[in-house]
Amino acid sequence: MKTMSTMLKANDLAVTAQRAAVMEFLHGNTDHPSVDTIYKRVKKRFPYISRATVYNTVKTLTRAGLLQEVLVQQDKTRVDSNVSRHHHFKCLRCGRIEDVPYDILTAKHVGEHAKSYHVEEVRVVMEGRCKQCR
Amino acid sequence: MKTMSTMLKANDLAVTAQRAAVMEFLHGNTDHPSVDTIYKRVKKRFPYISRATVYNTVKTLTRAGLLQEVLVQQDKTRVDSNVSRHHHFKCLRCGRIEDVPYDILTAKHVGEHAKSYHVEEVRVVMEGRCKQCR
DNA sequence: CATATGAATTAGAATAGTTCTAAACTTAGA
DNA sequence: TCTAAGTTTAGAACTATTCTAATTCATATG
Ligand SMILES: [Mn+2]
Ligand SMILES: [Mn+2]
Ligand SMILES: [Zn+2]
Ligand SMILES: [Zn+2]
Repeated sequence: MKTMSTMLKANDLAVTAQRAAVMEFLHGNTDHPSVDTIYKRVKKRFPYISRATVYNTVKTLTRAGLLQEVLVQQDKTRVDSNVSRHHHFKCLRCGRIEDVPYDILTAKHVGEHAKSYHVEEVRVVMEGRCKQCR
Repeated sequence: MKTMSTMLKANDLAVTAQRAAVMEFLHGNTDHPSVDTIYKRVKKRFPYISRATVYNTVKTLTRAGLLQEVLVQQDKTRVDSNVSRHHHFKCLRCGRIEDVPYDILTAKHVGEHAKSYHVEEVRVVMEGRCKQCR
């Protein structure tokens, strides 16, 4: 609970139990969970939490740079607690989304290939089979 | 109307006026329109078309490889009548989505960098400012 | 050309994900 | 401790999409 409140304070956000619980669940989680997954999970320890609070919290923390949203094909939003720049690998068989290091392909790198574009960000989604699904 | 019915027949799909109208609107269109945009546009010349038909048509034509869907951050689906492999550039200012040639970054190319992944497809979304927005 | 059969279309209902609302409650600061 | 601003809540509202079941249409066959 210490780190969470420190991070919230550092971003001028009120420290609330709900925010801390959401952050705690997400901390170190590499699953890219949906809002509903977060909601159901946090609800176990926090029975009165509202879905709206989870949505609000995700939005607030995202604006503060403490979370990001994964670029995925139209379905529900997937939340990413890894806010370092990185890419994603989506398994075409099991649907799992894995992190891929950014240096595999940086915006600079891409910008060199794509000289006619003014590239500030590059988001790469690789698709294939994950190790378990080969 | 000739080309459209030929393409439908080649894919064992019944030739209907609605399908042809959707295909005609999309043909040569580089805007990546939403289903609702297609619906409203086609409705002008075809007042009784149903939204469900547009959804059905987009799904059917996508399965047949005559259309694809653009990878975008959670909002409505964007339809792409350019089914060659290519990437996209999204303007962070005006939101426009432009096509980017595939050879700038192929799956093979990316696979060489990312040796530990079994990459079959790669989808790249570059972000920055388009020419009009610089 | 007439007919039959399966496929496609339609309007509207249903569903899913997300945002909004307004009242009640909490936090943080004076 | 008091206050003002910010947060939480349940549920309504909204938006995109899918489903339903009745109707219409396209195509194959005679
Ligand atoms: Mn990630
Ligand atoms: Mn495109
Ligand atoms: Zn897998
Ligand atoms: Zn622009």
